[in-house]
Amino acid sequence: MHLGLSRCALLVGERASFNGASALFSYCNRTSTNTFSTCNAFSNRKKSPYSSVDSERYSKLVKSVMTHRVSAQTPESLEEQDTHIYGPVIKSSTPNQPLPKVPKTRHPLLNHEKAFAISETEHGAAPARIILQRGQDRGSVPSVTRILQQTLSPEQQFFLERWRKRMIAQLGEEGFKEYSQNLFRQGKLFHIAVENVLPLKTEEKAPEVPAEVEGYMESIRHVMDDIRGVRAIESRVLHNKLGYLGIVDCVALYRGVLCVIDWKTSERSKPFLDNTYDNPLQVAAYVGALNNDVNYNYQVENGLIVVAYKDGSPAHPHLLSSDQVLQYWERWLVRLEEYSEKS
DNA sequence: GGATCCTTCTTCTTCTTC
Repeated sequence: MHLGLSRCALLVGERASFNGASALFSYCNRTSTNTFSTCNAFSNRKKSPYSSVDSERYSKLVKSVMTHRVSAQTPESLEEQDTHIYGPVIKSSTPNQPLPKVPKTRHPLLNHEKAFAISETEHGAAPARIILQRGQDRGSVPSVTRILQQTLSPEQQFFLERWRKRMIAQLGEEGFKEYSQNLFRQGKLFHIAVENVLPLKTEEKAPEVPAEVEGYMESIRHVMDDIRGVRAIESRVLHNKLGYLGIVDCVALYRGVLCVIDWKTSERSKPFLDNTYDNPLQVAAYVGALNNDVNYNYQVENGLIVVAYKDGSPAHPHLLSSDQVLQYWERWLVRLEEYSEKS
């Protein structure tokens, strides 16, 4: 206790003197072009009131406070107390950096039997729209979203659950249900609106969009200006070796780069790729599936995630380089393996 | 007609003050 008080007093003293010095310094800088002459104030400043203190008389007190060991606390005794209060320290199995998981089997992302389609060759050709046949392979071929959903990390599950509980506390069970359904509805309407606009030539008049998604469409306008040569819209992709399927939102040239494009709506701003959670894995999964689907006679090595905002503020387009897609492909393969091990 | 599928979203710090 004594030690605590004296340390506190010392700290206050230090801070006070520091503030005094810095205040004086800034005063010097503000008031004079000749800093040195004004700062001579240091040398002829007023006598400190402490100079009148009988330092001899108090020196013993100061000495005793500074040297006497009041507390019996040692690192060992503190650790003992902590163990008693909080339980023993459990050392993490991955203390420094968590090792990135590596797929057991590395499947190629690209297909050497296919060519890259870089140019806008199929000009005028209608974009592919391979419809998902509901009946076929039911149950045996899992989808990309299903696999990602079922292999969320414990950390992801924790944060999602925490968010859900907080929202229910705010909105109530019914209110939360309504809120979620509304998010889904907006996402769906937005996708439909984009699909209607995409295949149009520039001179064609865009169809009416529901008022609810006008903001989102305004948000992606600057991105749409950079999109050409649409090859596929809402089209099924099936990886014929790995056995999973999905539906790509769009395949088109973005600034001349052929991409698998995923449109997203979001309430929160997502200016960085990291903000999009598993979305890059989803895109990489689609890229791999498309490259290994006989219905598409070309292959793709880039991805694009476009995050649109309801208030019409500019969408964030996240272009994935071929290296990035390859990295996320590896992570997707890990998730795919986790899924097959589970089921 | 009913059920099912794919997808649509949700997380990463949290709260007070001007």
